[in-house]
Amino acid sequence: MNHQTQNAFRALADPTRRDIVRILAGQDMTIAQLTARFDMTRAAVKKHLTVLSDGGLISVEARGRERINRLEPAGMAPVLDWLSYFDRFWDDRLANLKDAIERKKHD
Amino acid sequence: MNHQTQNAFRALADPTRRDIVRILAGQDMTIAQLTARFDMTRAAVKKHLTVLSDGGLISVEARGRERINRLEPAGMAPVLDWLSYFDRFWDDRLANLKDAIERKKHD
DNA sequence: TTGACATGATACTAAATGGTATCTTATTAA
DNA sequence: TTAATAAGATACCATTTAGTATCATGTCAA
Repeated sequence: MNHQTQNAFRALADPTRRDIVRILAGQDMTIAQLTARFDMTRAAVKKHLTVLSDGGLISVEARGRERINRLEPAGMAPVLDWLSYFDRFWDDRLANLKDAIERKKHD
Repeated sequence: MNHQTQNAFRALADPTRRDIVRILAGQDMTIAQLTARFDMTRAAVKKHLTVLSDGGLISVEARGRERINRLEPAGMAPVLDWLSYFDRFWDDRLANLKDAIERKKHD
């Protein structure tokens, strides 16, 4: 249904792209700089960057002949929103688990 | 690197699987019950359940000829862990954004 | 202005993915 | 016991995906 959510989750589904996100969290980088960190061609890295951009997770700033890739915190929002839908569920379950353990102790 | 993280992210990358997770958050279900909620065959749903199971997001309990599919909160941990790595980054950026907005106000 | 450099774009390939149809197995109920 | 039901297993198909190689374009610097 929600494109942004789908694109963001899809962007995070690949290990190389998650690595890119981690690297960009430390420092903005050009494609060439990122490519130096991986064992694949620049074209492949560029494709991953396109998927990350589609997911709203990065933005690109043209600077002369370079393109600076920057992490875009706002892009993570749909993912966090989707996950937060379950916060109470996880909490409830974990609470139930804790209760069960407590009850067992006092048997 | 980490298989569990990869399998969990991959499991969440498909919209049908995310829907299944939401449905199972409300109620445990058999494959047949889940299939009734989607416009696809039981075999397709079963495949999605296998992926979710690989991701540790659900568990299956055999009960007679039925298989009860149940959400497994612990399976979400690798995802939340990975995301929490960035908590400070998001916070910093958002804080910076807020500061920038504040500064603009007072120009 | 010309060569080197950073990137864009396209065509291609192998493998993974999401789906179907169909057959088999196990369990329940009449 | 036999028919119906729930699920497992497998083979097959179309599309997407992740990668490559290669060529084109724009920009910087000597």
